[in-house]
Amino acid sequence: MGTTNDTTRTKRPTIEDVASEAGVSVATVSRAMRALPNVALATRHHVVAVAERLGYSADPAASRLAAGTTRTVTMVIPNLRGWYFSTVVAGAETVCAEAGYDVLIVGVGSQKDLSRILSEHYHLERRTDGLVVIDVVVTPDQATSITQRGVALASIGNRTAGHPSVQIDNELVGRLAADHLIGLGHERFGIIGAQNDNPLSSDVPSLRHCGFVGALASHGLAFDDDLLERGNFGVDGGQEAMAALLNRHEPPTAVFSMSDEMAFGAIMELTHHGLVPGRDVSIIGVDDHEFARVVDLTTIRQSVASHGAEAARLLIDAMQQDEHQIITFDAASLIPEDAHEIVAPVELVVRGSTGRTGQI
Amino acid sequence: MGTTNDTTRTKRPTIEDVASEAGVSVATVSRAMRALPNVALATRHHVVAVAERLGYSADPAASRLAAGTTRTVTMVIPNLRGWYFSTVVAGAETVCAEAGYDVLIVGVGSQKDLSRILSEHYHLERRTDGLVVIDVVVTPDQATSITQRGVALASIGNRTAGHPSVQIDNELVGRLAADHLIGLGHERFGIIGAQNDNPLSSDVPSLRHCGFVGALASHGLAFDDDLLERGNFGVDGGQEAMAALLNRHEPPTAVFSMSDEMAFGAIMELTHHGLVPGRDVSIIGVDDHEFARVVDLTTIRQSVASHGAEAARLLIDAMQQDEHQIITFDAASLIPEDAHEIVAPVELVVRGSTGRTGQI
DNA sequence: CAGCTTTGTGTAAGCGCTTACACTCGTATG
DNA sequence: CATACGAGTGTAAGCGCTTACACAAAGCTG
Repeated sequence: MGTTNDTTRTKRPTIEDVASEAGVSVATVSRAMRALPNVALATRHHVVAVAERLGYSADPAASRLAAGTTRTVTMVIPNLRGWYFSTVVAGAETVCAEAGYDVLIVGVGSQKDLSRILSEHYHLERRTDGLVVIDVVVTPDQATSITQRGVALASIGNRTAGHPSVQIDNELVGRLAADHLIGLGHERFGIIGAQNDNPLSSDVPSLRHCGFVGALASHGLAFDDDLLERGNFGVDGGQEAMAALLNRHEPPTAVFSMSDEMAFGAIMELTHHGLVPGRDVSIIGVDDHEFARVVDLTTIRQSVASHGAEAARLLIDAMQQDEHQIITFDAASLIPEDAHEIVAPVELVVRGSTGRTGQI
Repeated sequence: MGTTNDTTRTKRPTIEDVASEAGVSVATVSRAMRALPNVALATRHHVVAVAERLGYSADPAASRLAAGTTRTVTMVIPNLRGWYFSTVVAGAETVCAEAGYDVLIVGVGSQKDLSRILSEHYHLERRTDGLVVIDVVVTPDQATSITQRGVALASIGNRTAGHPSVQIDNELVGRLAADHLIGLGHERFGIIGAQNDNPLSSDVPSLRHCGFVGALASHGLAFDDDLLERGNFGVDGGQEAMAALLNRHEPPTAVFSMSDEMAFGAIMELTHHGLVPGRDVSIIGVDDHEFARVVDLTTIRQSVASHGAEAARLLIDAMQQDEHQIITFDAASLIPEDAHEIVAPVELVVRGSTGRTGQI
């Protein structure tokens, strides 16, 4: 393999070529190229220059084999096509690339996929240094197994005990939504939530639900459980849910949709019924999707891309800490045992889809 | 590295462990695990069973180093956050994963990034077997350099001579849009196009432009160059462009937006002016973005996810052909020199954003 | 100035695979 | 029945790095 090809391929230079060309040993080249200490500055410059001239760069496979480290992070993604996921990945990719890590993506279609990926040897061992899981619940067992394989872990959208994570306060999300709608005078509320039967996803929906209902309660308002509709997290789900809500003999005047994408569907459905969002029915979403502006949707903003970036940052820190931990072993006591768990801010963004009640 | 960690890590089994446990040589294990010929069926079953029991799987770094092949494809993506790109990647990822390839992603922010990635050793050599570039123009020089490094190449959205590609007929897109609008009786047209000064992107916009104008011409209609507005491919760009068009003293009655996302912006702008899409001004987009339905946008559909899948398929085929080419060398004559270039279908999807002229 | 660090460099032993080549058997061949 | 052959297996030489260890030279100490 790698010997014959239509176009002639010149043999790529190895570390030995650089060493002999530079008049030093391979060890020195190796150290110089990685900017390790214990190389005279002059030597380093010289070696790097020679490497540059020869067009040398270390073979990653060889480095990985020898060093036992892959400089690769893997992103585990339920659904790359969704806005949320691709935005998170984009945020993380930038950080990883800057830090010199390769970014591998693996899609998980089902719960089965997920446990396969997290438990099977194939995807983890010797293939990646760290895992970023997005909106996926990692069981303690799985987390342990991951750690035992020497792989770091960071989660987005959920907490995994003992590992860094970035998430938002989902109860707060619910409260903010409720407070806003209450402030506008509404009294009869609907909720468009996500199907909770998907064990891939966490209890995010129920937290938001709790926050929402709790805020109502603290204003002396009750939530009619009959006005909770569940669907998939996308446009379709929202549309169907809203259709169902409108079918009630006493429909809500304000609706909390747990994602902007569902809210878009809901708005579509309202429009089909000749209803105007923000006048006839108020609707509020979550995310501040890039199209929320387009349809003038009031929403609870979360800064998804930076979630990705922060998680990547935490993961990389953890991995590099691992490295040091081995060298300066007794410094381990200095390293806090509790992982960094970031709770990212959320923010109400008021647009036209919510308004005072009884405007008609 | 990789020796000490808070949680005890059991030494992972190597091929030698499997070999001695199974009572065969490492060579046999290696062959058996990869289902190579020249291994007795019974032996293979036995070895695989032992490997399974021991929890063995080959260290990718070692395999890569020894075999010189990475089983990795790299996706080069201008902007992961865009719907188009993430959808393409999702389509490709599925196919790659099924074929047992790892999927690496690298984002390119600028033209400079791109040429760095395509020319520097770092990203290519020994790191990946194949490259899928999305909506990026690869110069012949770059293509040659990629090939010489032994890396396969497939492009989406553009042709790269001598390499497999998946694209659509962009002139046809323009024609379909024009024909539809002409059929509705329009005579004064606007175009919302993409900034062409971005050399990352191809001449897709100009092709669509040509197709559109050409179709007008063949109906005896002229395009007023003053009604061409350019912006970025996103919502903002579309909004600004539409604003500009509405400012003309004789605005168009029908607008061809080169992407749905721009069309969304355009619709937003129309709405702000109290104009109703499809009644006051007709607008047609390109893509059939998942939200086109939501805003009832007429569009030219392309099946983005399958573009990704097909490109991945072609790339993998090419890489596997390369492998064989080395073994059965004289069969090379059988292999067609011309690469597979797929022109994927497009389709007009009529919704409410386009309508007969003069409905007011 | 003897002895001890420190600093910079080299030597060589792996890392865990793949694969060319050698070898040992049955079995088909003349 | 000697011979050739193919199928199945083993031996061992790499693949191109990293890094423990050894060592030489130079800079301190008292």
